[in-house]
Amino acid sequence: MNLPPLCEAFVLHFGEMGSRWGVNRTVGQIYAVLFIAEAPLCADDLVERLGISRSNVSMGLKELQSWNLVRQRPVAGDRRDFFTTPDDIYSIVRTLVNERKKREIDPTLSMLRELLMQTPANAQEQHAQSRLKDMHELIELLTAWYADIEKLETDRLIQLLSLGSKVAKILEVKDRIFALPGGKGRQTPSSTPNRG
Amino acid sequence: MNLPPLCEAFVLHFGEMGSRWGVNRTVGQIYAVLFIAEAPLCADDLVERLGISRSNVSMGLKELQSWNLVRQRPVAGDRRDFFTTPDDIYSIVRTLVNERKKREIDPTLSMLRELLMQTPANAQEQHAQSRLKDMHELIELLTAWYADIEKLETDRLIQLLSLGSKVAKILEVKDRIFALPGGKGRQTPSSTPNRG
DNA sequence: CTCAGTTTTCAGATATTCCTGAAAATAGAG
DNA sequence: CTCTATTTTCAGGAATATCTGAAAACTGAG
Repeated sequence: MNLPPLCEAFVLHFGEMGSRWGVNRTVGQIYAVLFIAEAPLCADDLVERLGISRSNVSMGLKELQSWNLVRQRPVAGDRRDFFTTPDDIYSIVRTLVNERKKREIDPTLSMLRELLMQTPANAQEQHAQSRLKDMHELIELLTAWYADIEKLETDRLIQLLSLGSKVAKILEVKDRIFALPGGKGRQTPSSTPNRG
Repeated sequence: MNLPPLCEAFVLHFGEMGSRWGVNRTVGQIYAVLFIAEAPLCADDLVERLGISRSNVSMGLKELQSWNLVRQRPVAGDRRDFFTTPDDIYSIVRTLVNERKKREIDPTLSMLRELLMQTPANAQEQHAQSRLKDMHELIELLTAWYADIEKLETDRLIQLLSLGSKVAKILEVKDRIFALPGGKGRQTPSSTPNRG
């Protein structure tokens, strides 16, 4: 591996992590090299830095592109293809989550829905269905939450994440305000006027 | 595989998913069978239902136990070991996230911190560090958020997740209330009295 | 202690995934 | 069109991961 020590350490670790997250080691390493690169790299740059075969790089890049994790950028006066990762790390995470959702969560949800539609043939299947129902509800809750959160501007997102569970305390404040004696009952937050 | 069709479909899908999340297929299947089982199962039950070797079951259970994902439950009048998954699916997810954090996120954070302490030897390393800094900050933000959220009671958690980005609107309400003209300036939510 | 039932270990067999070099395909310049 | 630079494909070899049966280790009853 032809990289400065600091870079090599990162690339090796990232490759290892990749392999625990369902991506093969080399693909993780390719991504890592692109992530920390100062400028767009071409396939041969990756061959040189990682010491792997040209065809391996080609396959790795193809996989990363299918995940929308790397972008192909033209470089003036050079026929070769150059690749980069987005500068904005938040957009990287959004992409990653969206892709995994599309490939793993969505098919799982439809599998669960399908099995929940079936009429259970016996007590065993009936009990299984009740477990699947719990799982289905939880995944729906999480994905609905994410779909909602994902729309926020990065700044608002950071603000929200920084608050963490303190939001729960704000909920209490809200409850006290909108649940005044003699009031019209509990209002949903979306019914409050919105300065957008 | 010796399971009713509905169960088998779930177990197969879950095993497949497991293999995309860094767990081997069989371990995923063992977990799936336990998850939908009506009662605690012993190793031989798993051998029969999955049609795999006794030793494979033993290794799979050992791995699941090391993740705290299955519990060993004694059954009266039976010397064999019986296994279950927790009934509460929320506690399952908490365990899963905590374990992955411990095994993957924490080591990554310390790797990043270590590399950020080093003095960059050249422009390339310097640029790499600035990228690693972004990554480190993002992971810290996310883990701090999770650490905070994780403490909530399940009910509150569900309430919070259900709100999704509507929370952002509550923030605006809060801002309007606490930023009244002539007020004492912005207060943090944690400084409000807490009923609880 | 001995013994039968049960679980764990682990070397080797099997299966899967990954990587490579060679050849084919593609694309732009002239 | 031809020629060259570049990328992609893919069969087969290399490396990993997974699975099994046999043997060892453990455990509680008697």
